[in-house]
Amino acid sequence: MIDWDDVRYFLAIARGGSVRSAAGHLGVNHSTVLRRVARLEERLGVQMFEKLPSGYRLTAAGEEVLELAAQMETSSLQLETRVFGRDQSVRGLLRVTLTPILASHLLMPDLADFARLHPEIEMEILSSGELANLTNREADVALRVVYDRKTLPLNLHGLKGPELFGGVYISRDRLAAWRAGTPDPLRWIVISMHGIPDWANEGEVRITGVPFRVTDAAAEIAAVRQGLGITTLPCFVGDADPLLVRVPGTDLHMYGTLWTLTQGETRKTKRVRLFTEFVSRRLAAYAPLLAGLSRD
Amino acid sequence: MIDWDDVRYFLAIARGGSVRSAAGHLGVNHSTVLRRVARLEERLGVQMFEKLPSGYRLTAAGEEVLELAAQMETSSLQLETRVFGRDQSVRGLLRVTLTPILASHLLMPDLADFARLHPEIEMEILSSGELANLTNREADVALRVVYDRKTLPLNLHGLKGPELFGGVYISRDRLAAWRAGTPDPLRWIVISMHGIPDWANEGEVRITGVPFRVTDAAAEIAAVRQGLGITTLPCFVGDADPLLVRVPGTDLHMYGTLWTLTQGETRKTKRVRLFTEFVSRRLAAYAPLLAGLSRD
DNA sequence: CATCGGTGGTGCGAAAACGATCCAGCCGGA
DNA sequence: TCCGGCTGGATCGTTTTCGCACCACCGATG
Repeated sequence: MIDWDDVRYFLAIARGGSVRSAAGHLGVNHSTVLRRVARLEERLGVQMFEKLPSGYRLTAAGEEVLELAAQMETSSLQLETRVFGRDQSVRGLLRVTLTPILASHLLMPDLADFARLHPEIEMEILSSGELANLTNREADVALRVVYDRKTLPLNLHGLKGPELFGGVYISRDRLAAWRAGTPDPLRWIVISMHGIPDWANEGEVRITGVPFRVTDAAAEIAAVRQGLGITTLPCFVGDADPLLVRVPGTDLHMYGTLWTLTQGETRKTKRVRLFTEFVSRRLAAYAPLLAGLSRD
Repeated sequence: MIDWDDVRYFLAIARGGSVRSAAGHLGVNHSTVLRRVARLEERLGVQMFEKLPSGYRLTAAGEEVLELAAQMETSSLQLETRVFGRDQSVRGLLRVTLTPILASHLLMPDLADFARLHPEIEMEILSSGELANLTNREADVALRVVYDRKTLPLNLHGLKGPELFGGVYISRDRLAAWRAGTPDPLRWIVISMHGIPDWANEGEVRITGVPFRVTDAAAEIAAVRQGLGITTLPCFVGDADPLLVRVPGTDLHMYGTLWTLTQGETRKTKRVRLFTEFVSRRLAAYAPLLAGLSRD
């Protein structure tokens, strides 16, 4: 009989493409992965990977195995999810995923309040760039900005929150300098993968330089605060920053709607219900700020 | 993340009803099973068994887990089966299951011939009472006597063999003694769970004693050879035994049909094809013997 | 052409899992 | 009532597994 856990290692390699990346995802040493997949191949009597210098690539046999290994994973995840859904104790782990900008500029105080309110709940905030997969139970609750309601996965339960607006911002000092006629080039600051939104216009100011590209929102904010130029930001970020002002003559535009997403079985959990109720109350209170009405 | 192999241990306990029986099926020490299921319960945070003095009984949570654990097993078995089906080398393991009586009274010489013909095939003969489950890959080929074709599992591939007849037998000495008028009681020898078939009659002799019950076919044959009474036997058993004769005045009756059963993916294997072709040739040659025509 | 980041592979000492064994409790039959 | 067979549980020495530190190799890059 094969060791079922070896199949888990096999899956990690098949997805990661290399033994070392699989080891990273699994949180073990790469030699362990090496040994276990070798053992699995020996027991099955089939070579499932081509061992190339560039990594492990699935063979035809490996492809067939992959399909059923994924089935095993599905069952295993459902098993965990179902057990977790039975857990009605308040104490335990609660994993929340949200975009880095929501965490750092808006909700961290609220997350802290919640943690203080429920000291027995162990919280884990996943605010990395990649969106965690709720179905795979990488997180229990997701706070996401959704542009089109149709893009929401059907298997998730969504609780609609306030709408989120954005505007065009510039550093207060730089706006004054512009009005004074400083010749320094004024640039669009854009996140490489996003570009300039259709709805953005330059308003009172005029672009005089080439775009300034950054890779993440934190750098974007730092750049606009330095007076490098103008950029689009969610209102709750721009309005809250005393160094920034909206560029006169520009409009607000809807970014999307904030949704609190949970997954079937885990939604029944007391921890999850406590959190979603708490966070939706807080979000409702933030509605004017999120809509960009706080400075009207 | 849970250890997937622990789920396999969980399944074994859930089915065996106790840690020790699970350890027996898994081929490990019972303390290992104890530790691994404890670890699984700890990681899931749920008690899946009631620890009774009489054994482990599933809790409600355990019942829910069982369902998905069985799904994992199905995927795992399919995985093994699919990989095994790709294996076209002659050398390797071949597991055959048949009833003890077929093995010991008819086919063992043929199995030995096949093993001599293919020394590179490692053979395993499962002739225990319980019928091995082909779908679970406990065996690769099953030789079974089927009374009603409709009882064949649909997912198995069947190769129809000769028909099998049975008759009523008595020890040669005892028949002579009966004719001489010995007053010793003459009994029906029956296997407890079977009883006396509808079609059996006593023919020339007359029952004078209470039934003699045995639990298996080997004991039944030993009893009738000792002259305890009469019994129904497959013709290939009774006719081949020089100590036994058919009771005059009794008829033959069809027991059922011999089928060679294989399972989807494993059927493609060279080993399995070699064996099924070999054994069906041998069975065809046995057809008169099996039909009880060898003494006509 | 040296370097750096990536790959798989290999020995060795530490850590974890395992098997053997013993124990206590329960239960049914002699 | 005692005994044997069953149950789970705890302990202890041994075996297996794991993580670490290396190595060789490859390709891109400065």
